[in-house]
Formats: sequence, structure tokens, C-alpha cells
Amino acid sequence: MAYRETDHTRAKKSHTRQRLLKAARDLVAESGFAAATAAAVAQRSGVAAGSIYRHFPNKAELVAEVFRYATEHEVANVLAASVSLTNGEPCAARVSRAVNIFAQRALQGPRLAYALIAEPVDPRVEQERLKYRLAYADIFEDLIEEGMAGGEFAAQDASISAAAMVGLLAEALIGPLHPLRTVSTDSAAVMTEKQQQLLISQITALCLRALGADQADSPQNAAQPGTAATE
Amino acid sequence: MAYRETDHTRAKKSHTRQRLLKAARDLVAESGFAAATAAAVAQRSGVAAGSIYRHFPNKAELVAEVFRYATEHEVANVLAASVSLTNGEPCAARVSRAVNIFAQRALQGPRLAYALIAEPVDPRVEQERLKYRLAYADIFEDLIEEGMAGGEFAAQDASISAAAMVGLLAEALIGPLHPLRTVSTDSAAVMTEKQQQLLISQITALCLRALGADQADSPQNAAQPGTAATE
Amino acid sequence: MAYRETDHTRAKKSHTRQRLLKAARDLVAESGFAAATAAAVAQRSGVAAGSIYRHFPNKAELVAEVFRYATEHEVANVLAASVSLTNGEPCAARVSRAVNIFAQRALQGPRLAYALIAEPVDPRVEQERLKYRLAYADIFEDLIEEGMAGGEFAAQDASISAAAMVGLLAEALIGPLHPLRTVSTDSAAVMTEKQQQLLISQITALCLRALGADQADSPQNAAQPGTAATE
Amino acid sequence: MAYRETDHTRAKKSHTRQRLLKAARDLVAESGFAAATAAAVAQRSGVAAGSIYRHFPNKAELVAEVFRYATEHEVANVLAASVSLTNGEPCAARVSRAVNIFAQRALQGPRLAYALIAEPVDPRVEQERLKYRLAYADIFEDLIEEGMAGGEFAAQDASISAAAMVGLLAEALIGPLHPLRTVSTDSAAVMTEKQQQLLISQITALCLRALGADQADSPQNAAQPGTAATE
DNA sequence: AATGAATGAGCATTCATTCAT
DNA sequence: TATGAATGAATGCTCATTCAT
Repeated sequence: MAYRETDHTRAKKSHTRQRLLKAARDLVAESGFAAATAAAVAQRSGVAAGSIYRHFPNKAELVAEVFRYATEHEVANVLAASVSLTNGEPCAARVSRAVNIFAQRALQGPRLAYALIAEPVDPRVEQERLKYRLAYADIFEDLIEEGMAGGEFAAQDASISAAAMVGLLAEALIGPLHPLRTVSTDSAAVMTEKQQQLLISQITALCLRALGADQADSPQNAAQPGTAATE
Repeated sequence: MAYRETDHTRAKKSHTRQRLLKAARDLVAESGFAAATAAAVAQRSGVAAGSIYRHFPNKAELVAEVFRYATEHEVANVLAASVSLTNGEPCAARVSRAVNIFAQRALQGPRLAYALIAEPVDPRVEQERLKYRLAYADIFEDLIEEGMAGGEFAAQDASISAAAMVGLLAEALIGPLHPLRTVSTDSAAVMTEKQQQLLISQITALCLRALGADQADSPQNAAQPGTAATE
Repeated sequence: MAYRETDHTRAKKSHTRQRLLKAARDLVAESGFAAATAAAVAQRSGVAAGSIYRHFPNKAELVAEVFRYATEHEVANVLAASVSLTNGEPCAARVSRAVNIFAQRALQGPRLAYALIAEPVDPRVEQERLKYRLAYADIFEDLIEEGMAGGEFAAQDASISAAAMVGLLAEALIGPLHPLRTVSTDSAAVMTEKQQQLLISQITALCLRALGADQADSPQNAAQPGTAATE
Repeated sequence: MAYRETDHTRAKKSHTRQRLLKAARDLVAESGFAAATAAAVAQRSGVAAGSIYRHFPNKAELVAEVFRYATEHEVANVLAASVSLTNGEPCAARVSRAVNIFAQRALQGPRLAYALIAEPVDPRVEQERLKYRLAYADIFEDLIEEGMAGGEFAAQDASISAAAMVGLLAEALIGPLHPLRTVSTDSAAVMTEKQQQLLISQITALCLRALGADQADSPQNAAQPGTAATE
């Protein structure tokens, strides 16, 4: 397993630091990275602009940390979902759960999800995104390797498939949540609960097929297992 | 007397326009969209900064055109590859060809491919990217629908699967071609021909499985038809 | 009398020159001096931008000539109106006619009138405006001096009064025709014929009083002589 | 610990703002609005160009404020002069005082006065000028209405007459203070005290006549009441 | 003489970062 | 340590003018 939780605990330093991070995160979630200017973050957090540089070496680092801050939680959720619940639980079920959680969270906060997944900005942040994607990929990689070992999945390069899985998920979800499509906050562009479930089940089926999950067994089941695994 | 040197001046104008586009394209290919400032494009093209605005209404439009220019060609290639060669050619083979072309081209110019696929900037350009992804998705959508009709592919929502396919390809390729990994233009980071072929065949197999391509028949065949190297 | 008609005849030179002047004039009349850029004038006239400099040393000179072109006509009209029709015609009647003509023309083409009277731009044009105002002032100065000589008007410094008269007219008319007031081309902001006549008669009365025109005689008459003298 | 140096910094901020306004005002007074570019204002004030935008939303607003700043004072002076000093003071005397003050101030700073009255630029500033002229006109309108009510002035449309009065004053004064006439700051173009007084008395007389101020009574008196020098 | 593409200085504006208090 | 005013380099864009054809 590749994900580290070490930075996390170190980040707890000061209260001001937290306020800055929260303000930046909110701005990103509402209007994307471009809106998180130093001045805006300062104003929103009620902290002086100059003070940013007491807590972060530069703005990129602040934003990068926002990225981590927003991301660690997500990754942790997906990781938790991917853990085997019962002894000998099929990997397909675990993949299904992981995909579900990933998708649900993305569809909940579309603007943030888009920003995290696709809206790039600073190279420094881009690097963080790389790690973020890698963190997801690592989860999937582990799952795929286990699945292959158990003869459950097709033979494949687990690291390539894992990366592909992340891209598949991002794009399949980002289509609906792209800010240029979601322009209107009107109900028009918003998906119903039902539509979301349908989308998620389609994506899940796609993933399982891609991994070569033992479809002979129960193709239909695997594809739409009642909107997928219990979370 | 009214001069009719229009042909000459028109050619000249068009030439400058091309120089601007080329300079912008090169900058993007080398250092990403962010590096393609108006001043940089002007300097690189040997054209005055003000002249940009004789040829493009604004910088965003210039960049958008770079995008289109670089993109149309790619899409056309992939589309050509997706066409049925023989009557009754299986869709899996066509998907395989399309994926191969897409991947080969992306791996040829990694920085540019990354910029086109993932590096965002101006909303005007982002919109263009949306079209670009849609163009790919449309190709896949048609293939998928045809494949489903012929009973070759699993039942699925073709539009979701098509979008997912684009994401899958982008991410599986972008990992390797991400500028933060490919920092050095040195041969160090570059993949060998062999490695590239291997990567491509893995991705192809992944795609075909994801679409539910009739694996019972000839899993190995479907996975690496023609082009793709057996691993 | 101060007005010169010499430039006028010289301006007839080339046809292209005329087209440039007409195009510039139309632009000014429609949208003010600011809209009369070199490129706009060239396009509108169907003449190449570079050709402007074959006919005028610089853009300011072109615009200055537009000013003259638009202005000479106006001044000539007012001058004509100020001429004594019958032997021994009272100066008040002549002033009244001149004021009427000035006002009527201004209210007919408000945008142009505003541009000529108040919208400034280039120092070179401003200088032309100075001459323009002076040309009007000269007409009034002559009338005032004659009126004083005939005991018809109060004793006064004719040159000061004449300048003041021009300002009085301009401001009283510019209020209604100011583009920031006349924003809407809607009927709302447009004056009716009746309102215009009323405004003009008020202004005329004001002028005659200011000059000390023998009000004992016929105050009412002088003030509103049936919307003033025959044109 | 939260600092409360707000007073200090606020004072500093306000000081910089004043410096910017003063620099802009000086530039306008010396060379007109066109000379007050952002860079010039910054340099002259010894403040960084970027700092302008901490104090003003945009350049137009800065200039508009210069306008107001220069203008409010003037209008207040004229308003103060127009107030009735003794119970039952004739309106003619009040008009006379107002005109005198207006004229005196205009002749003191000719370049600035010209810029304020006649040199236009930005629509945003032009709008301010509209208000400025209206402020003067309002003062005169009130006076005229009072004068008419008291049978002191001729029957007239007070709002038209008031606007006309503003124009009369501006033009009669601007002639002498026009920058293209006053090109040289040399004493050559400057009026002597005596000449100024003469000009002012002429203008005053003109105004009073225009309003139909009871000239039968004491034409000479009305013309040069109190302030104005006998010619 | 006419063309119109090219020029480039100049403009307003933004924003991460610094530093006196 | 916190503040927030000040900084100034950088950006996209305009437009009168030039000049090769």
C-alpha cells in the first residue's frame, strides 16, 4: 500500500494555518483554483495577506496543501471502502465499493471534484495532483494484484490498469460535472438521485469488465448489483 | 488606380498567421499553455506583439486555434483508424486500431499531448478541449453502438462508456507522459519502442475488456489484434 | 467679419480625400470623435488605412478637417441668417434669426452637434474648435457692435458678450443633446417639435435680454415672436 | 496576538490616497486629463502603479474623484456666495456675487478650470462633469425662481436659463483661459488684475440683463454691484 | 498613387510577495 | 507574531503610423 498519512498529522500546527486552508478550500470548491488568489484567501479567512507567508513559503504551497487536505479525506474514504470486509470477499465486490464511493463523492461536490481532478494551475499543485491520482491508482493497483492472484481478474499490468481506472472514473464523472456544462446552477443541469445511481452502476460495470472480472459467473449481477455494493 | 495585389498580401497575411500559430504551438509543446503569452508568441514568431491582434481577435482565440489545429489532425487520424476496412470487420479490431493510433501519437509528443489533454487554462480553450474530448467520445460511441448492435460488445450506455474510454486512454497515457515525470527531455525518461508497444497493447486489451468484447471467443486475439505485440 | 472661405476651395483636391472626410464625418456624427479611428475611417471609406497619410499629414489633421468641413456649413448658415434682410432691419431680429438657425441645426443632429461643441479629443482638433467658436463669436460680435451703434443694444464689450452668447447657446442646447442624457434613442429622450420650438424661443429671449435689446419697445414680441424670426 | 494598529495603517492608507489624488490633480491642472495616465500619476506621487488599485477600483474612478474633489469646493463657494446675506436682499445682488466668485476662481487656475469645464475624456468623468454643471445650474435655478417670484427677474424657464447661465459663464471665461490660447505660461498671456476685474464686471452685467433684472431701476448699479470694479 | 500587413510604444490592470510598524 | 499597505513585474490589448509591394 502506497498512501502515507504522515503529512496529515504534521499539518495541525496553528489555528491560523487551518483558517487559511479552510478559506482556500472553500474558494476552490466554490469557484475553482483560479479564484483562490492570495488576497481572496486572506479576506475570506480573516487573516492578513502577509500572514500567509508566515505559514506557507509561497502561495503554491498553500494551494498544494489545500489539495492534500481535500484529497486525503477522499482517498481515505475510497481506501476504507476497498478493504476486504469478510475473509475471502471477492475483489470485484471491493472494487465495486471503491468505485461507488469515489463516484458518489465526486457527484456530491462537483465543482471541487472537477478542480481536484481536472482543473490545473500551478506546477506545484499539479505535482500534488499527480500524487493524488497515484494514491487512487495505488489502491486500485493493490486490488487488481490481489484479484489477479486469486484468479478473479484477467492477467494484466496492474499499474497500467490502475491508472487507466482512475482516468476512466474521472472522465466518466467529469463529463457531467464539468463546470462548462454545469454552468447553470439551475436544477436543469443537476442529476436526480436515480440518474446518479444509474450512472454509477454503469461505470462500475465498465470497471469490472475492464479488469476482466469473472463475468461468466454473474455478468448481470456484476454489472448492476442493485446499484452496487453496500457501502 | 486600384491595385489588385490582394493575392500577394493575402498570402503574406496568411503566412504571418501561420508563423504565429506555429510559434504558439511550439511554445505549448515545449512548455505548456502557460508559456504561450502574447509577448512570447510574438518574440518567437518574430512578429510584433500588436500583429497578433490583426490575425486573432484575442489571445484566447489564438490559443484555441492552436488547440484545434493540433487536435483536428489527431481526431481525424483516430477517426480514419476506426473505419471498417473490410465488410463485416469486427468492431473490436476497429477499436483496437483507433486506440493504437491515439496512443502512438500521444506518446510521440508527450508534452503537447499532455497540454491538449490535461493542462487547462483559459475557459475559451477549455471549451475547445470539451469539443475535442467529445470528438473522440463520438468516435467511440459510434463504434460501441455498432458493436452492441452486432452482439459483439456487452450491453451498456454507449455515451458513458465512450467518455470513460477517453478518460481511460488519457490517464493511462498521461501517467507516462506527464511533464512532471518527463521533466528531463533526456533519453532517461523516454520509453523505448518496445515499452511503448507493451503499454499500448495493455491499454488496448483493457479497452476491449471494458467494452465486453466477446472474450469467450478469442481473448488473446481480441486483445492484441495485428498491431499489438504479444506480451 | 472674420470668417475665411479660402481653405474650403482648396479642399476639393481628390476624390479619395473626400471619401475619407465623409467617412470620418459620418463616424463622428454617429458615435463621436472617439469612434473615428484611422482603421474605422479607412474601412468605412473603402480606402486603405495607409492612404490616409497620402492625403493628410496625420490623423489629427484629418479630424480637424472634418471639423472644418462640418463646421463651415453650419457657420455659413448662421452667417446667412444674420445678414440684414431689409434696409434698417433691427439687429434684434437678425440675432433672433441667427440663434434660431443655430439651435435648429443643433437639435437636428444632436450627436454631431455635441461632438462639435463639446466632445473634445486631440489638441489639434481642439484648436479647430476654437476657431469654430470664434467664427460664431465673430458673427455675434459684428451684430452686437452694429446693435450698439444703432442704440438698439446696451453698452457692452462686444467681444466678451459674443463669446458668452456662444457659450449660452451651446450649454442651453447641450443639456438636451448630451449623449449621456440622450443615451436612449428611444422616443422617450427625443423632444417633440413643439418642445423644441419652446426651447428655442426661450433661448432667443434670453439672448436678446442679455444684449439689452430695447425691451421697453416690445418685450413680449422680442422674446417669443412666434417662435422667432423668419428663417 | 491580534494587532490593533488599524489607526496607523488607516492613516497611512489615507495619506497615500491623498498623494495619488494630489498628483492626479496636479497633472490635470498642468496638462489636462489626458496627461494623467496611471503611470504618470504613480510616478508623480512616488507611489507604485499597482497601488492605485488598492485605493481606487480603476483609473476612471480616480480621475472622477479628482474631478469631484476639485469641483465640490468650487460649487460650495458659489453656493455660499449665492446665499441671501440680509433679509430681502435682491436676487440680482446674489447672482452678482455668485458670478463673481465663479469667475474669480476660474481665472485663478485657468488650466484646471478648462479641464473641469471643457476638456472631456472618460465617460465616467464626463458623467461627473454633468453633475458638476448641474450643481451650478441648480444654484442659478433657485436664484432665478426666487427672483421671478419677487418680480425682480423676467418671466422665463428657470431651468433653461440656469443652464444657459452656466454656459455663458464657462465660455466667456474659457475663451481667455483656453489652454491653446494660454499656451505660454509666460506672463504674456496672463491677464492683469485690472483686466480680470473688467471682464468679470462685463460678464456680471450680461448675466443680469439676460435674467431680465429690473434694469429700468439702475442698470449701472445692477451691472457692477459691490464687488465688480467700475470700468 | 494605392495598398494593407506590420509595427511597437503605450495603456490599464492584476497579484504574489515584501516589509515597516 | 500579525498586519495590510505598498510593490512592480508582467499581461493582454489598442491604434496611429510606416513601408515593401
